[in-house]
Amino acid sequence: MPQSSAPRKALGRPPRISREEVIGTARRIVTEEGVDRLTMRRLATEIGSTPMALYHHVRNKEALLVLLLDDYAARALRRPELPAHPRERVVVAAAAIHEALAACPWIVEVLTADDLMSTSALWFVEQIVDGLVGCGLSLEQAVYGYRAIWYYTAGEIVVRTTASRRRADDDRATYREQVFGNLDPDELPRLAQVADRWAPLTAEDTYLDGLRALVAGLLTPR
Amino acid sequence: MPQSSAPRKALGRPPRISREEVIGTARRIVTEEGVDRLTMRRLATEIGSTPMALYHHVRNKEALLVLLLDDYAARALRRPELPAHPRERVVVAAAAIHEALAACPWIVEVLTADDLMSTSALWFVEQIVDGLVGCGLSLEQAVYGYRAIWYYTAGEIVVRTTASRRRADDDRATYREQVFGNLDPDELPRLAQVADRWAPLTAEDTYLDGLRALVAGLLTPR
DNA sequence: ACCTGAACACCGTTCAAGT
DNA sequence: ACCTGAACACCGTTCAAGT
Repeated sequence: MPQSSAPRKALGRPPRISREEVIGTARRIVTEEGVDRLTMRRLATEIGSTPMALYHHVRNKEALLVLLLDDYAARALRRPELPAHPRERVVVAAAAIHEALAACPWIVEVLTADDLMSTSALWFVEQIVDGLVGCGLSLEQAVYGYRAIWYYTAGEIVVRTTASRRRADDDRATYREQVFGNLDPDELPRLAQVADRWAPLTAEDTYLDGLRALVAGLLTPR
Repeated sequence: MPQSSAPRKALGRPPRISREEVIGTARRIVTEEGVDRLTMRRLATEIGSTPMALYHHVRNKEALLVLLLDDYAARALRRPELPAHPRERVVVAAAAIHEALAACPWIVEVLTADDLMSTSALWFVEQIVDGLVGCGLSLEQAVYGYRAIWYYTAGEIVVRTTASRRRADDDRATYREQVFGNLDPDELPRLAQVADRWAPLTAEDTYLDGLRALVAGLLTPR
């Protein structure tokens, strides 16, 4: 593995490109043009090199995407001030993760390629787990609770991102309208009842309400 | 659009392949070998035709994947017996959707390419919304509640599927172990405390517990 | 040690032509 | 109306060789 950053004796040819340059250029492409415009070939020409030179600095494309996620987490995850009440601490920590991810639509592909986050995110996980323990959960229950919060958060990001991508595609939007316009009120009465309000209702950002409900539910003994 | 299935006058050349054959063959490839082995070219040769013939029956590859999701939903979503209590009805309907999706790992790519589900799933959505209304929520709150349940469910599927894919990749597994082995107990005391139990704890299936917590939270006025 | 060139084995999709 | 062949404009990755 040549991808260590530890200083070593200057043997052989001096490097022309660095891993940092690879990641930095990849970050620019991805933020400016979207993740599916990032290809190894495109990245290489952008750097002024050849595709194969990249493989000396990152293992392959998937590894590059994970590095990009770590890089983003290190930059975007700014630790918020934490409230004193442990339940609020859980909410604030989760909302901070959510906010950072929501600002970054390309993250979805990487979330599904790897799963959750880099070492920079561990501090947030710690706050959530500790907050849940502070509310009276056992350590084990707190880990399960953190998982549920992460599922909810990741799901919200994935669903909302793809929904907003779909909005660009008129075909499917009108198809959905058609389905909701022709609902049989005998078979699906509630949906027929909200049919005309469905689009605006589901477009609303209710992440925080759902998060509070989930946290409250996790803390209520059943 | 030639992709209607309504009977019409026999004009021109009789079709050699049908949309059903395209979808059926695609389904076989996807279930036997995974979604990324499904390519238009592969599908064409499997059918004994050419790539371009497919474009007469489906608009493009993304549309094919959405058709595949609808096809799967129509087959796999069997309506469960619903309990009398509305809260339990919500849980049972959500769990049924979850179970069908969980049995189908390739679904993740399509969930993120389109979002939620086909007309076959509307019955389940109806049960969830109606159950929440039956518990005392307003129709509006019930729609928000359904969204939260869908985020949680979709997130669980996405995270768990990618986690089990990653398990095949030793590199990242050992990387994670290393991170959790070297946690600083002063900075991240809770995580250090569960470090050695992290892998088994997060591997456990706690979907239903989280779902019950979420539903309970949605029904508790705040 | 680091980089290059050429090649391998693919993709999705369009266009113009055939039956 | 339905299908084909050839082409366009790409991919990620490997291998052998160069400096």
